[in-house]
Amino acid sequence: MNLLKRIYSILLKKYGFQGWWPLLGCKGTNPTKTGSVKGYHPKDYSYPKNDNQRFEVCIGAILTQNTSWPQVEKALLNLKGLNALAPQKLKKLNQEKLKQAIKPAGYFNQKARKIKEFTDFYLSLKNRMPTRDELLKLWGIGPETADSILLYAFKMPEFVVDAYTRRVFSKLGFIRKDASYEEIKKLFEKNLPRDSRLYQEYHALIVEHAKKHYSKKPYGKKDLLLNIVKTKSFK
DNA sequence: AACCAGGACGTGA
DNA sequence: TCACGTCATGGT
Repeated sequence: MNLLKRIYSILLKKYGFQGWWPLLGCKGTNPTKTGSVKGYHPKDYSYPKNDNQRFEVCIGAILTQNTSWPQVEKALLNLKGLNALAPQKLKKLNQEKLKQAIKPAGYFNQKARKIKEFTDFYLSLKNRMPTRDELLKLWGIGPETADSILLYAFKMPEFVVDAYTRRVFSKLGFIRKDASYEEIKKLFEKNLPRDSRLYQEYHALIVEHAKKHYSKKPYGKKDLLLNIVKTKSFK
């Protein structure tokens, strides 16, 4: 078994199925995870179940840019309270109210514009799947947000790379600290079966693991995984 | 009381 | 390309 898959197995055994992406209306929980534990649905890959949930994932992906999930949850709840957490409804919401609603998630001026432009794009799709290039052309949608949307909203096998991924796997010796997004993405996709469920879990597990050991410096201080991977018997 | 959070864009080398 | 400043609220 290849190394990236073995690391996945170790993380899975340690933290269990994560059940990403969290959804407001989902009753599930994940008690082992850090931060908010609501809205997760471990081992249930049927989410998002409908168009509104799919849209909610997209908006959450934009809101969580450089922001912790509990803050995003507040913003999403505000939108829900305004009955605006649906593409047609959000389109009708005026920009100032949108800004107020998403304030807890920070960068509200930028994010309001991003959400606005994304919503117009989303509506233009009319049940069609977006392509990665289309998403990347939108203002405010970079590689990570695009891949999050494709993987978690549309269940397409696009591996999501975030700051934690780079931090953990450069520490583990798989990549350089300054490796590009696409470079890291390809490393995972080349060494793993093209399976959206696997990609979903793996990314979530990396985040969970990194929150515990790679949030404050020095990174990887008490990371047991680091010890395992660095031993000679590994690989 | 700094530092960080599930980034992306605009700018100048 | 690429490094760096900017965007903003709220946890710890």
